[in-house]
Amino acid sequence: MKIATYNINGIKARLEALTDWLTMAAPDVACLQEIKSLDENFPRAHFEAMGYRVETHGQKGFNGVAILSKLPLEDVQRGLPGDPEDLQARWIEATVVGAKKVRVAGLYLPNGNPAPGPKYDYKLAWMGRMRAHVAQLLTQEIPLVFCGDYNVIPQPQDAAKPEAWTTDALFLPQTRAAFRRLNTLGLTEAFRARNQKPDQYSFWDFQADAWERNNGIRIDHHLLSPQAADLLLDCQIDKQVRGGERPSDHVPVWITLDA
DNA sequence: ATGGTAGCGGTGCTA
Repeated sequence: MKIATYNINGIKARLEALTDWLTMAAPDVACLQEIKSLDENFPRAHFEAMGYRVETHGQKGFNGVAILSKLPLEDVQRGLPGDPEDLQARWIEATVVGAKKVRVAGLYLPNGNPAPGPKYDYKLAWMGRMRAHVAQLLTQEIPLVFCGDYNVIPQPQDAAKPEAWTTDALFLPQTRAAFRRLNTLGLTEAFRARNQKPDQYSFWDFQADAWERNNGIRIDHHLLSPQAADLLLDCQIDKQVRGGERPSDHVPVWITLDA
């Protein structure tokens, strides 16, 4: 089972690039972030014609997540539990029925800039809520995959220029500590478990020739429960997508599971 | 230190 995460930064603007990548990479499951559309405006029929089931959790203008799946989906849940007043569309979760069942969550963790400030407070609170929800799901002892745009640079080697990010919400000590607290629940970060190569990034800013200078950061991750980690075969970044026509600022990252 | 780009939606916000 191939499970990808891809922050597409607008479904309307990325329809062609996403279609080309789906055709090339043929993931069983693609978790999308920043669809920036209402559910009713998502081009569902286009992806259904490609053989994908489509589940969206959108909102007007910003954020928004979706799951595309060639395999049947069960028990779709929208929204991160823990705060009924939080209406931002950043979480979708479903059980993928392959040779084995895998519970997959697609997430768009808040950016948090500028820090300090209310947006950073929201980011840290959101990470706390995610930790509580993950802890709850872990009691089931089943394969779980939490993938998406975490807006977290876990370690200095995950940035081309770590010194440029020291006061940024993606790299502040509190952010990285909250990410570690998530991992120490017993999760495995798939890329680091399978790949120790340097200069591996998943995001290059649109500004200041970041792509041309390879000034990137690695912020799109798959975290796996122990039962999913036992099935992990591979994890790769489709870097070439960033050099294509009208690209997103993120590229797809995928895992394969023996499931 | 500053300002640089992209997307949505039709202005300024978000990143």
